Amino acid sequence: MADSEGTRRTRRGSGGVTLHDVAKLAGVAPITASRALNSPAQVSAEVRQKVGEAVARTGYVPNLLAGGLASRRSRLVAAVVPTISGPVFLETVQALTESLAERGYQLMLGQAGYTGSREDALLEAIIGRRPDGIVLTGILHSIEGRKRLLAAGIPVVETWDLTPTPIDMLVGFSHVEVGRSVAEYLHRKGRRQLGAVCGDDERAKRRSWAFQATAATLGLPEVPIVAVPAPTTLRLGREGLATLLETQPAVDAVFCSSDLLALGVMTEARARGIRVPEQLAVVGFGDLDFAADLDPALTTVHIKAGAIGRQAAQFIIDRAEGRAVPQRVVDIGYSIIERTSA
Amino acid sequence: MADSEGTRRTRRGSGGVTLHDVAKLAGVAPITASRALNSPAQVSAEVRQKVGEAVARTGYVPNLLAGGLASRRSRLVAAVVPTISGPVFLETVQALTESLAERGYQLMLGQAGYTGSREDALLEAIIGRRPDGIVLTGILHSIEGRKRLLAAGIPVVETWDLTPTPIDMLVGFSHVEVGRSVAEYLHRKGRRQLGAVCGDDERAKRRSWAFQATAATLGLPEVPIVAVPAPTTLRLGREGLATLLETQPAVDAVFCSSDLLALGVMTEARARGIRVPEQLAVVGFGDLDFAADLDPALTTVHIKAGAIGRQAAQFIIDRAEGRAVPQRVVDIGYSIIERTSA
DNA sequence: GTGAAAGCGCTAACAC
DNA sequence: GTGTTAGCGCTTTCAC
Repeated sequence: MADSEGTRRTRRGSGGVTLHDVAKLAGVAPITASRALNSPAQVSAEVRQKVGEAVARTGYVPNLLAGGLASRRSRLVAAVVPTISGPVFLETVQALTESLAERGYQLMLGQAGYTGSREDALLEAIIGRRPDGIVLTGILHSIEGRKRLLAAGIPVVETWDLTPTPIDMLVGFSHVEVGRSVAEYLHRKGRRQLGAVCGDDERAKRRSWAFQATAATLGLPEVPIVAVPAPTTLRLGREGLATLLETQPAVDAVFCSSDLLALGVMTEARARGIRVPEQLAVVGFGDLDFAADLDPALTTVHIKAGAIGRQAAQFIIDRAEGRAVPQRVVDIGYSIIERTSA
Repeated sequence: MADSEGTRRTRRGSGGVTLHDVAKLAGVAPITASRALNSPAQVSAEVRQKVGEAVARTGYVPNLLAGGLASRRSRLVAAVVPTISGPVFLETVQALTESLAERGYQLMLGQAGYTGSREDALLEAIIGRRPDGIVLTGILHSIEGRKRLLAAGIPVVETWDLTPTPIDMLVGFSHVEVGRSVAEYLHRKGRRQLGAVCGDDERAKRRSWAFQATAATLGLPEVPIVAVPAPTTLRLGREGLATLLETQPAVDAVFCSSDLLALGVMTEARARGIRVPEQLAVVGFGDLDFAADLDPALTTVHIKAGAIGRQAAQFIIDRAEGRAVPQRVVDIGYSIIERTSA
């Protein structure tokens, strides 16, 4: 035991207030003060009172690093997104952050990039913090990475997809079904020459392929798909339509892999004097907040992005607090929001 | 010292690989293994080699919680934004995350809300992690909060503004100058009846007031300002223009507090048959990536949002690594990007 | 260049 | 209900 004075070598503390100080002021043992703060039901009302006062007087803020080390519960949750500027995942990240904060957890944000280049370094940084869970939005590229997460014993929630082989927990929807539904929708509306503008993203591609395949099944002509790099932008939408029209001038409906692309397609169409929806139907994906208020209003695929984030938070908190997670896969579904653009 | 077998009561470790295991495998003391990993220059090549092999063989990932506790350097940086879905700060957060990750720091994200309601709880959660720095984007509302940060001794970078009384470090620009410049710009272009649509956000309001005041100085008629709630959306822009036209039907130029509002104003104008820019000039703020590709292309105020994030990261890393920060305030400036909408 | 000891601030495990 | 003790996994301090 280190005595507080006269010792030769002792590491100087932060100088900050510690639980020790609070306990001393309250006249109890440190562990009792700890209990008063973390599980108040376990201590007497008198102790609660005295500790509360001591905290207020000292301005004590618990050191969660120390607490996490001792309890092996960091109350940190990591989220990995391709890039935060893709507006699609924003709502999910927002809901996740809020849901976690409400329960005393904090979000750590990591950007993996669309290419998977930085992924290993990112995983290492994340695992090093011993988070109570990891939320993956967008794909984790390497098999190696998946193994490491599993090996580290960290609960993992994959989102925005429905893979047949989830690492652990999953909340998403079927991209194949989305593509199919949109093709069927446009077919029902009498469109015959379909096309797609699609970001270079694995899930977006799956939607487009299903869209293409379904069109074939319905007896429609071959569907050209214009690929554009991710992340998608309005400009890429404009360029995408231009390219599409070169390939297939008779196109009368375009499925875009994001609302931003769709806005670009509509912008380009207007610039060329092509009327939407009369001559060209446009369908987006994401139902971003501007979609409803465009002119014409954008028909698009709505995903409950916030619900994905909340469910992911729930999964991780349940696991962290030792509750059984009965159902490890949640299909959140999707819906086509019919507006004027298609 | 706890022996590994036969002890009565000993807390079970995580079961994970620790530095201790690596050191044993490499045949050195733990501290030597630590040095091999963290300051390789201090150990012999032979030790580096052996430790490296041991790490590879065991799949060791350092526990940064433990490291942070011992070294009082968490390598965590907290960022506080009003809400992540406001696209304005996104690029800053993205650049910040990247710059930090490159240097081995991780970002913790907190959402304060535009109202300041959750702010205290958020600060407590942040301080509890003992981050190496805090980046504030958007205002920190309470004086109380500022004091707590200072008291905790955590380096603070305020961004997106140039306050006369920074808490600590600052990287931003003058909102007053932006408002003035835009008014002067529109005046030069021959616009005479100016108006503004402005989100309910302190900085946005300062821009609008300066815009209004400058117009008065230039001898222009009273400038109506339509206030809309934050965060701003396309819809609010449409509604904003509608309201503005009721107030002042002769308006020939609108300054919007965000590009999204500007897009809404342009959309509403088109829906009403008002030609942009002939009858109505529209100026946005933010220069989001879609601005250049709208039709007409949006004239807007460009802010080097990424540079703000990078500078903030630099500030904090310098401070964390004990380097002097010669200049604690950086004015990143702004520029009006002239396109067709005004 | 390497190591032994101590301890960062907290909580789990075990008494009483 | 409260206290004692022993660590969580790492790095600092000091010594060689």
